[in-house]
Amino acid sequence: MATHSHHDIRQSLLSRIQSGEWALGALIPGEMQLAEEYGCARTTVNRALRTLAEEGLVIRKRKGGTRIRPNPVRTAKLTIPIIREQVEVKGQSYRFTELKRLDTPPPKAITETLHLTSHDDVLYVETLHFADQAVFALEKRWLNRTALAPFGSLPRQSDLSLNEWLVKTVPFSNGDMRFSAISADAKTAELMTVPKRAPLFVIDRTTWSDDSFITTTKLLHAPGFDVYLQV
Amino acid sequence: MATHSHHDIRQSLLSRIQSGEWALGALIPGEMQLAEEYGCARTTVNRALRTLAEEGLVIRKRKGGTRIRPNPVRTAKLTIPIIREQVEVKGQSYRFTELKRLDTPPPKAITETLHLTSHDDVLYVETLHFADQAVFALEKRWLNRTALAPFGSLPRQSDLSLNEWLVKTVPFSNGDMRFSAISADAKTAELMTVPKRAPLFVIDRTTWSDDSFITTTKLLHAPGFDVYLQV
DNA sequence: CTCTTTTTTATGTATGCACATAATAATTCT
DNA sequence: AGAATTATTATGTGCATACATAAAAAAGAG
Repeated sequence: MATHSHHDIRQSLLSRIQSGEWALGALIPGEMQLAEEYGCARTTVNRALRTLAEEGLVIRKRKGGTRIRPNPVRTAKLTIPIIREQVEVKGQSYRFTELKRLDTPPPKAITETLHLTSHDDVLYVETLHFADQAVFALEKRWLNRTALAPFGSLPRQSDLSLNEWLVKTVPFSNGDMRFSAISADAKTAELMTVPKRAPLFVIDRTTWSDDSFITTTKLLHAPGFDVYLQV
Repeated sequence: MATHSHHDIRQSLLSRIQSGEWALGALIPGEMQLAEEYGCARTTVNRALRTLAEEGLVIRKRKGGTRIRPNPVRTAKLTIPIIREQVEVKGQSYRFTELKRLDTPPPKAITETLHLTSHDDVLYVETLHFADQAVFALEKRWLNRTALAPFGSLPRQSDLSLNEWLVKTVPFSNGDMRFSAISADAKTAELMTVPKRAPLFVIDRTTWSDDSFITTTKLLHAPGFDVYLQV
């Protein structure tokens, strides 16, 4: 076999894994042996195997060798979206309305989530996002203004949405995300102009950058919304 | 600077990106220039930049150079779970009941999703998964038995759940996934013993392996269920 | 001045080699 | 035998070099 590209070798190894040539948890031949088999340098096999490891198909250990992952892990790619783009990609027009912007002290749950101290300056913003004439999502956001100070002043109402401003201003942050489903209560249903008890898709997201907590947000999506993932 | 590891160089570049040294969309210095700056081989810088590209922080183009990704993409890792493990990890006991196992011809939507031909052998299975005494999820699954033939016979009712059998038997498959929220209709609510119109978290998943479509499943999760992602 | 062809250039990749490192296996010491 | 030490081994990484490739820029043709 004269397949001299790590890509082809990865593909070949993948096929051999999928064909069941090696059982779950089984040890596969070492890099040197595979290199000889494929007629290429060990570096090339190394790269192919490293890729497969990153993809969650094999587990590699020094001295221990490479084995097929017993509990296959498929990882899905999920991109954190800007709401405006989500709407526009469907061919609908986007607009938003800021309902509230308050300096009220945050509830205890938020204080804990954002690891706030007593002297942190916190802002609550409630925004309604529209797709054409219909409500797309209701956003409830708590911001740690102290942590955001280095990034300049927040956009004023009816400028850029906070959602978009944050993604573009504090771009490389970490965070977590939780999806769930709830039933719209009377007040929320009225705000979003959806039927009472309508099923809402909820995204809770907390964002931090380099140990300072920035924002936590709850997005209540109108019925029909979904999240799609390639696995 | 004598940082001779791709890992450290990646970290340094990451810091420089996060510090705002280069704006969103900006071109960063070439590999050769960075290699000289860090006092290492171009190969090493290449690997650091390649990693950052895989992580979605920069975009690389031949001749075009490397630039900071304009719309930062954070990718979340999501592992496809086995329902039994999801329940047991919460300290609850798991059991399941198979409600139906039918050879009825599939509806058109399923035929299209699974790319079925007229001679494919299709099975419909409906399973109720429990966490302690409460319903955890209702699973509606269509299986392409023709594609599954090479993997041996399906487990009989009240053996391993099909969910678990599939993950362990056809481990390295591709697929997609869709999350949404719906309201339980009368019949579903009764089956799941949840209130009528209760908000259900829905996971639609289709799985294929090497161009042959294997199964498509709809999981209706009882209220309280959520999906958690690290970003 | 537009369209085509050629050159340039930054990244992409393959290779041989050397050494690092972690984990296991073998050996030695008590 | 059991504990501590040393050797072995498979992967991990760095480097110099050479060539591949895509895309942009420059040059040339009409």
